[in-house]
Amino acid sequence: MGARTSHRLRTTVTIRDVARAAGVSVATVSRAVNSSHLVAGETLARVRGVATRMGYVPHGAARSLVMRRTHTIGVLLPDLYGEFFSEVIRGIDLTVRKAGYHCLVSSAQHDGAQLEAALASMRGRVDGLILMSPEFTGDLPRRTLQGDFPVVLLNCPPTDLAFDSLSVANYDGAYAMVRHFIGLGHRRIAMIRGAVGNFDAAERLRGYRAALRDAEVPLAPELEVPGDFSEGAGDAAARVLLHLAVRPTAIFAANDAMAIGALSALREAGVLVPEEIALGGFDDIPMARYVAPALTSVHVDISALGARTAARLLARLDRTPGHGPIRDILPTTLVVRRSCGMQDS
Amino acid sequence: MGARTSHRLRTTVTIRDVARAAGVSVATVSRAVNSSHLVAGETLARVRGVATRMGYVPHGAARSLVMRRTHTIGVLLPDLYGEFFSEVIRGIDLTVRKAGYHCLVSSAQHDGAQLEAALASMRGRVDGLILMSPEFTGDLPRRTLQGDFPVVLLNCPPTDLAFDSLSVANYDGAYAMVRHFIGLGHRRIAMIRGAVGNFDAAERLRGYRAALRDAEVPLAPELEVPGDFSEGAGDAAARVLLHLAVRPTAIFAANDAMAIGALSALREAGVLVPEEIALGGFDDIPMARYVAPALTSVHVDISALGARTAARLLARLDRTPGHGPIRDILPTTLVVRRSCGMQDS
DNA sequence: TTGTAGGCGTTATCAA
DNA sequence: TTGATAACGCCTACAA
Repeated sequence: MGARTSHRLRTTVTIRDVARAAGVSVATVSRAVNSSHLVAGETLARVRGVATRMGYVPHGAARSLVMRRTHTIGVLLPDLYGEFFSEVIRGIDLTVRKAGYHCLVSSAQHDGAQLEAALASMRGRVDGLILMSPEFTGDLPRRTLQGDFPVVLLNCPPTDLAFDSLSVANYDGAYAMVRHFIGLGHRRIAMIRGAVGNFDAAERLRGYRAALRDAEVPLAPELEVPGDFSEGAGDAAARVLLHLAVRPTAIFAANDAMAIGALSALREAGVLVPEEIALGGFDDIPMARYVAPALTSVHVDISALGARTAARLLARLDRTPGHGPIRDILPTTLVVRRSCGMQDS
Repeated sequence: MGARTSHRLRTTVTIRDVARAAGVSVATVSRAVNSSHLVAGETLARVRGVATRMGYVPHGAARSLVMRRTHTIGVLLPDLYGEFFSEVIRGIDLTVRKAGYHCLVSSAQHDGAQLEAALASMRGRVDGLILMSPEFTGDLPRRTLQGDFPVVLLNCPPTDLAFDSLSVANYDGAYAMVRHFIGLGHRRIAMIRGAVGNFDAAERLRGYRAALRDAEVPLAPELEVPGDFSEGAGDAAARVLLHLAVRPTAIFAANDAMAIGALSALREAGVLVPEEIALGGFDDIPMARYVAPALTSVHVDISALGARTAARLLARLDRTPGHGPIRDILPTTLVVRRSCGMQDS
């Protein structure tokens, strides 16, 4: 008679406690809690009353185990966060939450071992996975990803084509920016590069070079200075460019943070933007419109990127195996402001 | 033999599959995978070999169920993200990851119903909870939080003193900033307020008023203009202040984003900062040092705040019930830059 | 050192 | 409409 459990300190109330208290079987409680239509009206009311009075909440792990559904998606991030990730997660969370899902996030260095460990730790805890890893180039450990486990790649180098993937139109965005500079008459256009080994950075550089080449502007190695996406790197890069024998007339930074760092260096050096040097960034972070002069940038709807990625994963979860991998590229738009020398109005 | 399972499509390999393949019992596999010292060296090697070859990974839900430990902590955020949350989560994730934990994040409107639903959905999925809710004023639903479920409040209004809590020294930081202005000779100091109903905002306002009162500077209602922590609000608030019959000589914005918005408005109006109006913000976001003039601000180590919160929760998870609730306030530091009129060098 | 078996809290398939 | 009961995949006494 309940003695089996009553002698121990139960800190949580289980379905059996409710069943006992309501004088029904656990099956009935389960039905009452989940699908109202399977139980008689009067019983339903009583059981539900008892359940809430006792503060009963179904145990997630137990439920996952038997239903083979966790209603959770895993989100694997690189080690370094930033405004970008914050926005992506927001888009993901908003989308999956509407479908009744949660996000299990985890960051890790994405070398093979750490990545595999992270994947392993998610087995039985998530129904699918979003992997965001702009620096990862190897192949995903297929063994750990058992069977046809749903995975969507976000902003990853396209090395593994077996999975759905989404990314930003880095190449197109960079191309449009440089093309815009060229249209304004610039020929000596510098680029502050993103982190080495980073997929976004590589694509933006490729777009920069292609635009120059297509306009028959020769590439100049000294105009491609290294950076790492931080304000400080932009600041340093701009100083390097200012010491060149022949200065550039325009600078394209691989992201807005570096553009703002560069802006600060130029201002300190007394160089007028955009009169002496035009400036453009990438990402169009909220701050871009509030610096002086307002920063021309390539707009990326980061939150939408997250939302679309999540939607793609949810689709994989619901549908039968379905189509082969889908590669999706989120378009960008050039936002022209004062820093590039155009009047915006 | 095994016909019971072999006829169905198994997409994942379980401990029984490994046991069968290795010719041992499931118990031995379990021991081999978890605690090496309980199994003979030769068996250990064989079983582990088979396990990795088959790509066996223990099922999280099953393990959680029997071990009564999920090794996951829940993080409940307000609906709106931002740089602040990104950093906090980073600090949390870094800390718990070292202890072998994951983060189950979820955002929600923190009215009673949604909050309760979010809490409920975490039952059996997390070992403890970090609740970040600067707008939440009600009491936590004690019923849903069964027993002595470990919860740490982060930046919440101190309405519920039954839980551990951490927050930023909003009052002290604001006080220091205003005190600094006063020390520079300012008497007419405006404040751009944070979002209504927000705990941080209220505390910063309180610090502002206290500093003025302590210096016997009379409060002027028209100098307290509303805001909501966004750049746009700062911009708008500054315009309001510029239209005052007697302009302030200093403006304290409740966060950096609004300060930068205000800066943009002042610049557009041709008002010199800091010569005509001094400016100060709060948070010391990375961007603060890169605007012109560089922004004086109250530095908050957000990532550390997250880390400390996580550490507190981990401590609760390991220790016996232990002490009563601990309230911890993370100190801030005033970072003086050009925007307030001091030479920084 | 290894195997057997019970149970973690649910849901789902049967009968009744 | 309701109640037994068998899984779900794993860990862990207890026995061998």
